[in-house]
Amino acid sequence: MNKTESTSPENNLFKNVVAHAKEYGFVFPSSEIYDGLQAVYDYGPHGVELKNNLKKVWWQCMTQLHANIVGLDSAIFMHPLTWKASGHIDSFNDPMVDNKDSKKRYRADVLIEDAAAKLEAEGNLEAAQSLVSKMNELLGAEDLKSLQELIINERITCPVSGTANWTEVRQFNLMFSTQIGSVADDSNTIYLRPETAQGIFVNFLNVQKSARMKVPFGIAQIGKAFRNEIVARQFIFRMREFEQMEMQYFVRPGEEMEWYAFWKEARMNWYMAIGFPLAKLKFHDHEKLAHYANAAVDIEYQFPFGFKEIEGIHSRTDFDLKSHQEVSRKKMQYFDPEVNKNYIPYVVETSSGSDRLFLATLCEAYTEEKTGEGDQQKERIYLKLHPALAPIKAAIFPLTKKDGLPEKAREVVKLLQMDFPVIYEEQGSIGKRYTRQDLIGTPYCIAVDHQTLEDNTVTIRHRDTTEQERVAIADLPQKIGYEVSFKRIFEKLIS
RNA sequence: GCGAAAGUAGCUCAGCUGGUAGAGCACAACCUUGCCAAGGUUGGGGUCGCGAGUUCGAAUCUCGUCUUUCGCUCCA
Repeated sequence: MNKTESTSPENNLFKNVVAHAKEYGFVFPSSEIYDGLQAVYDYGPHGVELKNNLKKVWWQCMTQLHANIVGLDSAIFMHPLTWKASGHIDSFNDPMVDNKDSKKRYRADVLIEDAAAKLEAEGNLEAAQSLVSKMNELLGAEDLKSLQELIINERITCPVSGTANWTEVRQFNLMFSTQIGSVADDSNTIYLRPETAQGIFVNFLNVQKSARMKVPFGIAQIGKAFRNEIVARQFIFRMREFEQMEMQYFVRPGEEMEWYAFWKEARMNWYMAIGFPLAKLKFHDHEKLAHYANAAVDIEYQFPFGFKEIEGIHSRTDFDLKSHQEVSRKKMQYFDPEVNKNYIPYVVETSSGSDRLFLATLCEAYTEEKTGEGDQQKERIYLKLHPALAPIKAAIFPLTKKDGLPEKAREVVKLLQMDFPVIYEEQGSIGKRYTRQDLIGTPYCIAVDHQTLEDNTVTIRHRDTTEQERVAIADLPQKIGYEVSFKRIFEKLIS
């Protein structure tokens, strides 16, 4: 993004979405009365409904539509050795250094490695190796001061400014830590999990044995994770406290690429089933793979601020289970009766962020439409949410406050509220009430008028078209119930 | 963390060179009306992000701070 884009229509659209989210009770800044807390947000009355619906449809598609995927809800606190085994303690600690002239920030180790690569290219193999080994020694000893001296003594310069005017090297730990128990020494330091996946890996055998699962099988989990991001931006896109929806699929070694391809396609289809157009989605292959992966791809959604990741699909090999086996010294093997062999399964992971999915859903649903012509032209704003995702499924209005219409309308409320969330509203003109529902994405508005008293029919007004149809009250639960259920999404996935 | 901009009612904003706050919309009550943001009457709501300084007096000037937005950086 560049400066001209800060005032672009896409950017204004995003601003409008953010403002809309706050005004209509979807997302509030955390502890706002104290000026908020950077990159932390709360979900309001409509936000929590939408988010719960998204989580529920993910959960049901994973666990209900796949007989071999079961759920788990593991704790946020985990034994500290978990993070040693997962590699987070080593790779989540980045030594950073700033160049004072160019104001650029670099990872100190990357900077030194680049310098070593340059020496090597110049044929100075010995110097390169010596530099890297010195660096590793200092990193291992966590001697940041000497690391800075090394950078300065080796005359490593900033690629942008060309100077060696460096700040001191600082450690950024991306994991939040806290103490368990009363003594604040190191042995009691525990971390808030930076990903939910490890809760699944450490429970691999518990789940496999108790639920009698056979490879291939999956474990699904929705839960909070925490990362102390240096810079967290773009509303709820990058938060320090966020929620993941993860599924770890355990497969036979050697079959991981087939399953990787399977889940790539399955996950993309899921996004389309819940209402995202194909044109706004794309795969983005990772060129640089993480320490645990042998293949990785992101599913990206075209946010108003560009294509950004909403889900990662990774072939994690046996890295995690093997590592836990080594650190815990507990066998992480599975006996496969079909091939009559013991092995550590390979893992294919689908990892998506509820908050990012929420934001993408809101961006996709937010619609500004011009209606009418000339002087009569008006702007209509509504949320084009999939009916199954909408916070409120139907609003029931008496046309007037008199003639027994409110009483009749409340009967309709009673009939429907057992099946799905509805609201009753008699305040303001009918047009205004329609508009209020448009703004929060309610798909159906049911009006009780004088004809209702005669023949027990009402009008259903459809959000996207604003068209009305007259139906019998008795038919409402079935007619609307199907539309607002997950069935339509399931049918798309299964067909 | 660095650089830039912004912060006045729930929202959008006005408030000119300092003289202790306004509008529209929204909200609540009542009246009138009754199918796409209707009209009328009345009402609630702001120590002008926070703190300090200058001044007889600060929303307005100065500094600090917090938050947000944009750019850089980071993002397994």
